[in-house]
This record gives sequence, structure tokens and C-alpha cells, in this order.
Amino acid sequence: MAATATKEEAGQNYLLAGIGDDELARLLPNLQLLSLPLGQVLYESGEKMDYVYFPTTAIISLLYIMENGSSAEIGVVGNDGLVGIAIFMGGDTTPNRAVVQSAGKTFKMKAEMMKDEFTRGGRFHNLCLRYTQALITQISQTAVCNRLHSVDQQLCRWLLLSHDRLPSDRLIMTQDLIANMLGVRREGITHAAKRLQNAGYISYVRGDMTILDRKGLETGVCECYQVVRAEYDRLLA
Amino acid sequence: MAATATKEEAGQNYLLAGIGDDELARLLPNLQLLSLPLGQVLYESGEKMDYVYFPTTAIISLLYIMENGSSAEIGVVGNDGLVGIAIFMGGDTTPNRAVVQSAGKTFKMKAEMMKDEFTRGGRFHNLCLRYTQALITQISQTAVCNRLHSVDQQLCRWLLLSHDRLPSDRLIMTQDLIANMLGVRREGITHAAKRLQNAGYISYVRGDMTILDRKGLETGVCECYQVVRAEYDRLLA
DNA sequence: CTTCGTCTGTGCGTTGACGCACTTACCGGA
DNA sequence: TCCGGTAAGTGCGTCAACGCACAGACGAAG
Repeated sequence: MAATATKEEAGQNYLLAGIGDDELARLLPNLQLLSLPLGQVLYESGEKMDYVYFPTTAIISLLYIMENGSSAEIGVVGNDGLVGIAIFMGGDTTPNRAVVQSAGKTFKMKAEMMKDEFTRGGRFHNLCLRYTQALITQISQTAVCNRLHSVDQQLCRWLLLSHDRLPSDRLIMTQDLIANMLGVRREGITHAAKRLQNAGYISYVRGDMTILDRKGLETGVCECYQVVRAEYDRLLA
Repeated sequence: MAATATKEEAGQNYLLAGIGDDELARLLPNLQLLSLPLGQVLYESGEKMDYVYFPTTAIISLLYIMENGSSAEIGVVGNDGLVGIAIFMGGDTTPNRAVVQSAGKTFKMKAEMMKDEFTRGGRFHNLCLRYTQALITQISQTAVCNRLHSVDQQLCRWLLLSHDRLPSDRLIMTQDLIANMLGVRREGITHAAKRLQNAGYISYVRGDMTILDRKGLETGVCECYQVVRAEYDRLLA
């Protein structure tokens, strides 16, 4: 139903922007642009993945859901990457849920098409692997941060990671949802967010948050953020 | 200096055991078997990796070291996998340290040889990627576990992960080292270990730990262990 | 057999986060 | 304009883990 993508549209996703013209030409007719509403689930844990997603303005959160219903975020994907690495890594599924954290647009492509293009090798193949390594660094640093740092620091990290992938400074997200992502209490986010607002770094009303002072946030974040950022820059330059 | 490996020796590492005869024949002359003492560092954070390692009886821990010197483990590799995925993922380095957690033997192979064989595609290529996905699951679950579970649960998980990769039931490791791996206090490990010893699941004296009752440990562990285990089984069967 | 270094055990005050209960504030719809 | 639902703020008791200090306990070396 969606029209096939143009080269310019596809370029909004860094991964698609980074591959060769011949490869992109093969992919374009198979890329569909669509809008994702907040909260939509792209993959459920263990579920067969029919599509791979290349977000442009949407942000996708990768979560693990415990048996008792509590959850924790393991990574976040925006226009810097793709959702569905298991498709080309060979596992087909993962024990995680992929859910839309910030509404926006994304391309999607059939899993089979993805596999075929990946198998051809070449630039696309290498770029996907380098992206996967960057994602591994992000997940690793999430593990470290969860272990060693305070909720305040982690909220800063989370806001900066989101902001990096956001087309504007506005983030539509309640404190309750942020708490679920980070795997902490809602009240913990209330306190941390209040401190950030008092410091003038952010402002928010009922699920509508605006980042006012990025530099300020960076003063409150742990080194984890910069480590991940540097790896993305290095691997996907 | 080390003699070239035989097919039987190589088979002690599941990854090498899982590839085709023709591929293995190419690799064997380039595999060197060596012994790793406890504490040896295979890679330093950000350091160029000259070799990839395929452990047989050794266990390698992947750590992130904070600027202030504290550390946290993000994953563990034994005869189920390889150390140095960044070599074929295309990044060449990672921001992590790889250190010998349990002394033992490993094969090593030149990074260039690894890249060449990986680039040929085929079974080895696919197996490496599937292993990488399994490792991602392990790292992800470490993140979740760090967030949501107690030191007691995490120690059980850590012991089981180690035991799975150990040729015996003995683990030479002080509580202080375990604490550094898990990123918690030494006293926290003392308490947790004492509980496990009182329950009859383990016994230890001064850095010499024996696993007496695996089933017992499994009753104390969170679901994280089983999730990781199931993914390894599924992906590397 | 003693000594020294290391590993393990324990106590105690502190703290960051939790769980729960409840209030206040805001927004949209009737 | 009122009302109901949802988001955010607050207080309080509890608890797991921390930091620190120090006391055994074990083992290898002399």
C-alpha cells in the first residue's frame, strides 16, 4: 500500500544512507515507509520476525519482560540503526520485546529480502555487522550502568540516548513509562526528573517533556553515555 | 612453538566442533593451543586485537572497567564460544577487557586468518554470527539481572554460568575477585556464599570453591540463567 | 612452629531505592 | 462547568546493599 521509498527518504536512516547506490537501488522497491504510534509492539519475545525495521523519526526500545511482568530496557534504536538483527544473525528470534518508545516513521522490509541482501556480502553486510557491534556496546554499557550508577545518572543517560535519536527536543512519554523502561519505580523518576527540571535542564507537563539544556544533562550523566556514543561514532562514521 | 592442533583437540571447543571438515582443515594449521593462567589479560579496552581465542578448558570474563577503577562483568566465554568477536564484526576493538577467570587451555588464531575465513562465508561465518547472538542474549540478561535481582540470585547465576563452562566442579577464585566481576562488595559475596554453603550447595576455603549441588543452585537462581541457557542451546545446538 | 600475608567473617551506621498510601494538579469530555 | 481519569508530587516505613573497621582463620615460607 505504501509507495516505494526514494533515495532521499531512505537517507534519513543512517544505515541506509551508508550503503552503496547499487545496493540501495535493490532495496528501495522493498522498503515501505510507515508511521508507528507510541506503544506499538514490533516484536514479541520469541516471536518470529517477519520484518526488519529501519527507523527514521521513530524510536524503538528493546525490553526484556520478566515472568512477573516487570521489565527492563536493554537498548534503544533510532535512525542510527535497525530493529531485527536476529534476522541476519541467524537466530530469527530474540527473547526480547521491541516497542515504540517515541512515535514516528520507519521503513520496514521483509525478513527474506533482508537475509538475501545480507548474504550477498558487500557494504550492507559489513555495515549491519558494525551496527550490531555498536548495539552490543550499548547493551553492555546498560548492564554496567544498571550495576554501578544511580537512578539520576541513568535518567540522564536515557534522556541523552533518546535525544540523540529524536528529530526535535520534545519527548512524549509519561514518567510511568520511563520507569518501566529503566526498570525502576515511578516515584524514583519523579524525584530525578524534578531535580533535572529544577536545574533547568528539562521541563515537562503530563507526559510532554522538553529538553532545554543538553549540556546540562551531560554534566549529570555517567561515563557510560559517552562510551556508547564514541563507539557509535567510531563504528558508523 | 605450539604444535598445530588436531581435529580431536579442536573439537573441545563447540564452535570449532560445529564447522565443516573442509573449513576445519583450513583452520587447524593456524590454531595454537596454549595455557592461560588466572588473571591474564587477553585484550585491554580499546586495544587492537591480534588474536581470536577459542577456549577449551579456560574461562574468560568480559569486563568493563570504570574510570574510577570499579568494574562489572558483561559476559563470560568458555568452550562454548570465542573471544574477539570485534575482529569479524568489523570494529577491531571493544571498550572492554577480556581476562582469564579460570585458568585453562585455549586455542588462538591470528586475527587476519579469522577475518579471511569469516569472509569466505559458509558454515563458520554463520556459526560465528549465531554465537554472537547468543552472547548478546547473555549480555542483555546481565543488564536485566543487574537491574532487578539480588546479589544472592546473581551469585547463583554466575556460579551456574561458570560451572557450565568448567571441566570440573572446582573453581579457583577468591570472593574478592568474584565481587569485582559482579561489581558488588566483597562482603556481599561473603554473605551470599555463606548462605549457599550452609544450604549445602557449595563449599569453599580460601579461594577454592567446589560446586556440590547444582540442582540446589538452580533453585536459588532467577529466570535470567535459564533464558540465556535456552538461547545458547537453541542457537548453537 | 612461628610469622606474615591473604582470605573470610562480622558488626554497625548510612544510604539509595522500594512499596504503599494518599494528595494535588491537569486535561478533556459530558 | 463540573467531573472523572490520569499524571505527578509527597510522606513514611522497610530493606538490600554500601563503606568502613576490625577480628578470626588459614596456609605457605622461613
